[in-house]
Amino acid sequence: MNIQALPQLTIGAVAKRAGVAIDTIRYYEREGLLPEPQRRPSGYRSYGEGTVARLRFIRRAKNLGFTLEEIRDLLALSADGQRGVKAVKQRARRRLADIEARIAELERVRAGLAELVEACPGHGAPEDCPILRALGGEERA
Amino acid sequence: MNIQALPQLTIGAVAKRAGVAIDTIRYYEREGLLPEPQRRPSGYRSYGEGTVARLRFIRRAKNLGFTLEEIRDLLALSADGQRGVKAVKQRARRRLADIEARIAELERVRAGLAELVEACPGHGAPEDCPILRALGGEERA
DNA sequence: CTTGACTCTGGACCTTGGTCCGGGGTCTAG
DNA sequence: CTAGACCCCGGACCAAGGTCCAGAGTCAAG
Repeated sequence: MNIQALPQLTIGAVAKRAGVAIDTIRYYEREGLLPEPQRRPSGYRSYGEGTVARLRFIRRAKNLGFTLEEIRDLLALSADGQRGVKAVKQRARRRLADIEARIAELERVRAGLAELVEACPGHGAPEDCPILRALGGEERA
Repeated sequence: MNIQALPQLTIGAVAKRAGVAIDTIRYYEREGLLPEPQRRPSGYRSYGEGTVARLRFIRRAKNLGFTLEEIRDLLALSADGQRGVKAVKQRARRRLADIEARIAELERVRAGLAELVEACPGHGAPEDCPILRALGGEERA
């Protein structure tokens, strides 16, 4: 019930805090990853701290290989709340499954690579290094 | 020492087996992710089974969020063998570290999301669902 | 030897995820 | 009230990763 006490940020301040470019913020807004912000009478966008957190989340998710569309889906979980808490839970579960599959896949790659590193003598002839024969290209089948 | 017994595949056959488009194969060749293949007298590209495996590897790596450049690095491990087995091992180790960091990050996301799913009642008012308040956008500071 | 499917090269075109103007208002410190 | 910094919008531009021709040659079956 606080009337309007919280500190509002300009787009530039948000950009600096979140470590992204101003243009990127406007782009995310167009693409629906950020809600349309409030405006000051001048037309300037006005943000709360939450936006900074959201942008950081987007940045992390992007680094993990999620597309903006997937990220939009993740974020949409919160917007969906209006109708159907159970639907939200449902979608969150599916997202969870996606992430777990991704982890499993990476684990496989990790295990394979680790094994190779382990088995490689680190010196000597290339033929003795299993790394070189794995991931193999042509000339062997 | 087999003269030339192994079955050679056309680009179309490789594409079908690997689940990618023909154009993509040629594109990867240009970009150095695939070695230049042998040619038949007609000029047709001629591949061995190894190429199919390599393409599948690329596809998986791509799904995991690696860029083509990173994948080229991964694949280059095997090409580097000529000079410096130790360098190869070194690079493989660094790649391994990358992958482990990525897994760790995904684990964090997974844990967070799992906790939320767990804590969500699955029914009732949106305010009771922690999923909706996490990842929060505006209007809460 | 013809037909239909396949391949060749080179270049144009597309989507994603931004980035960079330019011309014009706004805001704040001096 | 003026300078310098910041913001607005719209649209051009960019890199990555492909995708899609067109025009021409090749191959396998009938």
